[in-house]
Parts: sequence; C-alpha cells; structure tokens
Amino acid sequence: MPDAEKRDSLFVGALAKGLRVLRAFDETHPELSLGALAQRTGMDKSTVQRLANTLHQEGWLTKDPVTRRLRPSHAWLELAYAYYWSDPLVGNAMPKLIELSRHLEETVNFAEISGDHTIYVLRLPCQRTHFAASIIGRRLPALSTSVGRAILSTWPEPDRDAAIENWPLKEFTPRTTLDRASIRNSIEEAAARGFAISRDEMILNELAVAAPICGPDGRAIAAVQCSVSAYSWNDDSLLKKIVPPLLDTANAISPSLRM
Amino acid sequence: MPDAEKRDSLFVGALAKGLRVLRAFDETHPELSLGALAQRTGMDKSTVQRLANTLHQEGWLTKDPVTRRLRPSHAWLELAYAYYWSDPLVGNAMPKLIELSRHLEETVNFAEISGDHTIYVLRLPCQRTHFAASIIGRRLPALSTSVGRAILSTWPEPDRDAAIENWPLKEFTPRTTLDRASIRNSIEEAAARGFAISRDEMILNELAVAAPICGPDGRAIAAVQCSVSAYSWNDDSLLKKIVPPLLDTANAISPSLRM
DNA sequence: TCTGCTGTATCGCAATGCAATACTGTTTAT
DNA sequence: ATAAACAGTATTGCATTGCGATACAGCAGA
Repeated sequence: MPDAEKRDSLFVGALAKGLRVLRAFDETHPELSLGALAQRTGMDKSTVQRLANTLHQEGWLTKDPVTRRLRPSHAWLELAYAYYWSDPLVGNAMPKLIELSRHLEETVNFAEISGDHTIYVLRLPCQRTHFAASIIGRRLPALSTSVGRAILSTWPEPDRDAAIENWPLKEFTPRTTLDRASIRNSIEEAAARGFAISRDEMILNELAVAAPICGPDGRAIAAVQCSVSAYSWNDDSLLKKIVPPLLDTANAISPSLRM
Repeated sequence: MPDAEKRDSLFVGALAKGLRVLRAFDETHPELSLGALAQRTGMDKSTVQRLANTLHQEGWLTKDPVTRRLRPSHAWLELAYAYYWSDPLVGNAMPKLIELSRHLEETVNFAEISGDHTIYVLRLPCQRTHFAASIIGRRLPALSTSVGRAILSTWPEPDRDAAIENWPLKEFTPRTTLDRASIRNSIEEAAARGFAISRDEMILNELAVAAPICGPDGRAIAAVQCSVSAYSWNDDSLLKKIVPPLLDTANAISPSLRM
C-alpha cells in the first residue's frame, strides 16, 4: 500500500483492499475480468485473484460461468435495503414523496448531502428520462444541483462560503454553470425564497426545483426535488403549481417539529 | 473462524470478516455499537474494533459523534447504483415500468430470483403502503410471492418440483400459504395463464399479480409485478385492467426478441 | 466518589495474506 | 493445423499483518 504510509495499527489492509475491488465497478465498468480488476485497482494480479475469489465465495460478486467476468451481486441491493432502515429521514420521507408524486405527476426525488456531492436516496420517476436520472445512489457535485443549492442556502455564512469557494464543479452540459459567483447568487436567491431552481445543469432542457429539509438547528442535510421538462413547464407554472406542494412536503418531512 | 474449517488457500479471511460486519446491519439493527457488533458477528471485541475502524476510515460506516454508534453510509447506495448498471435487464425495464406505472396508477415492481428468494430490484410505489413494501433490496421467500411463482412457472418440471419441495416458507400473515400442494397449484395455474396471482401472502388485503420475463431459453429469472389493495380491486377488474398491460410490459422487457 | 460500562490503545506471536512463479485452457494469427 | 499470446487458476516460501488478551480512558448511574 504505497499511497497511505503510516496508517495506524488498527487498520485492516486486506479489508480495505477488498472493498476497493467492489468500488472498481461503476457505470462505465459494469463487469470486469480479473485482469481488468488488477489494472483498475492497481493491485497485484494474484492479490486481486484472492480478493475477488473471496468476494465471490461470500456472495458479493457474481461470476459469469462462460466469460469468467465478475459483476455486482444482489447483495449490493441488500445493502441499500439496510441503508434505508438506518437513515432517520427516509422513513418519514417515503409516504410523503409518494403523495407528492401522485399529486404532481412529475418525477420527485429525495437527496442528501454527502461530503461535497449530493446523492439521490429515493427516486420516484414519472416520466421517461435517461437511465442515470432514474436510479438511486447517483452522486453529483453539490454546487451544480438544485438539491445542493437548496441545502447550502440553509447553512451559516462561513460554511456556505467555504463550500462555494472549494467544492468541485464539473461540466455536464454546455450550459452547466462553472462560474462560482453565479452559483453564489443562485444560493442566495434560494435562501431568500426557501427553494432553489436549476436549469440545464445536468441535462439540457431540464428544470429542477428543490426545497431543503431542515433539522432542528435550521441546517439542512437533505432536500426534496422535482425535476421536469422545460418543454412543458416555465417559471410561472413552476412557481404556481409545483413549488407550493413541494415546500409543504419538505416541511412535513423535516424532523424539527417532532422533537 | 470455527464454522468453515477448510477454506482453500485463496481465501482472505479478514475481508470476509469485514463484510460480515456490514451484513450485521438490517431492518431490526439499523445502528450498532461496537459491543453489539461483536455480539452479532460472534467475533472478538478487538477484532470488530479494527474491522469497524477500517470500514469507518474507508467511508463504509458512519459514526455518530455522540453515541459512537455505527450506521450504514451513503456508500451503500453507491453500490446499488453500480449494481443497476451491471444488471442487463434493468436498463430495458426501467422506462417500461414507468409507463406501466403511469398507465395503471398502481404500485409496480421489478424483481429477480436470487437463490430461493426473490429480491426487489426496481420499485415504483404509487400508493402508501408500509415501508418495507416500498424500498428496493428486500428479499422474500420465492414460493410465497407472485413474482417467485411467475418465475417458477416458466422453469422445466424437475427444477420447479425441486423448488416447490425444498425452498423455504415463512408465515408472514395468518393467510400466508404454507401448504406446498397449494403452492404447486398456484404455479401450475400461472404456467397455464402466463401470470401469477397471490393474495394476503405478505400483508393482509394485498393482491399481487406478476408476469415473468423470459430469457431466450424460455426460462425466467425476473418478473414484473403489480401490487394493489383488495379493497379497490377484485379478480375481474384485475384481469381486465391490469393483466393485459402487465403482460405487454413483461414481454417488452424480455430480452429474447432482441437476440 | 466509587462502580460498571463501552470505546480506545498497546503488544508479542504466529497465522495469514503477499507476490513470484508455474500451470492450464481458450482464442488469434500465421 | 500449429504456435504463440493471453487470461484464469493453482502452488509455495517468507514475513507482513491481522489476531485477541489485556490494560487504559471516559462517562454513565448509584
């Protein structure tokens, strides 16, 4: 392990390496051969062999009997299941999101902040979109999403500023905002109005509105989001039809009241 | 490791143990202390300490700063994300499920067979139900679910019989079928009609219909399912309104045609 | 303040995971 | 066809690394 020199004595390297094997699978690498795994993880071929073998025996990797390639197993979904039970917000959020989705008949999402990214935790797709926009677990740079901006809009000045300065940005479409001053404006507007809007950030012709879910300290860690097509919606209709129920839903989920 | 004596030399015990720590979290144990983890995994306290520490450092466990308890982290959802990209059926299924859900305005699920259980892979909840019925990754005994029966109905005799004889059953409601002969009837009926119906198996007052998704060999490994309330639906309306589009959807997802 | 708890740190031993290497089987090019 | 190239599988000796007993610290409640 050349990267991390002096890890304390209660660090189990073999476990960390094994998990790095799991992390090697992503949207561009849905299945991998042993050799490819070795390459991607930077580990020795025989190390990967043992780790992958163990993961396979323990049911974490599925092995195609003919190509010998490895793929994520159903166990990966079971972990998501366990996650849902452990997240204190999800239990309240789910029924309210369902109602919102039924009412709006538009795609509704629930996302949380995870470091400097947002991650989709619950998704209720209503319209056909591209695949990545309809499955859970997707991480996106927080500054580029309506969810991230809605959440940041509730944070105290110093934290918010630090985020705006330092958090990463990535160009997804030609219209992705890469200018941090514009992002600051967007967040301040969100702070004033109680919700954030973003346009064409992740995909073109997409309009997203997000309302933060505040904890007892007023600081949000999650948001409810509604994503619609700019073909069918504009600012006015958004504000009239979508924003009010969206805010209601967010407030209903917020744990502050129940404490 | 007393349980598995003679594991071959390419087995990394530390990795397996670490993963067992992850598996210790489930619906009844959403968060665990170090001591509780040691108990549940049957491992030594200091072993668990090191493993949990490693998992925490690597971002797999979240540690509550005040209670010191450990919880699943967002990484668990990221694994689900990777899983979705790797599952060859999910990409086709998703848009079609969305359409079906919009059309029926009822809860639609996509589940696969996983050993002797079924596992929910995609869920589009439309009505409020209990929490477990609306999140992905849930495993249920295949013989008790409409999905499992729909899938088994496409299997050749010997496999099907072996499953009916040996696969596990568990009582979820007072009306859960525990009689294997009845289950055989149900599966045979499904084979004749092309879809399976179940009633009150998992929760009372629930009606579920499932249509198998067959591979090129005619053998199903997945099914589309629609779950409705027996309060609003009966056999007739189910057959008229739900079954036809359900079968259409299942056929549209089946990969056989595209090969 | 004492007692019992739960989480954190230390340490010597040997079990265990490491990487080099050799083997097997399947695919590609000549 | 035959050979060469490649990917997956097995073996082995060595020392690194993970093991668990034990001792320490920080916080409850009595």
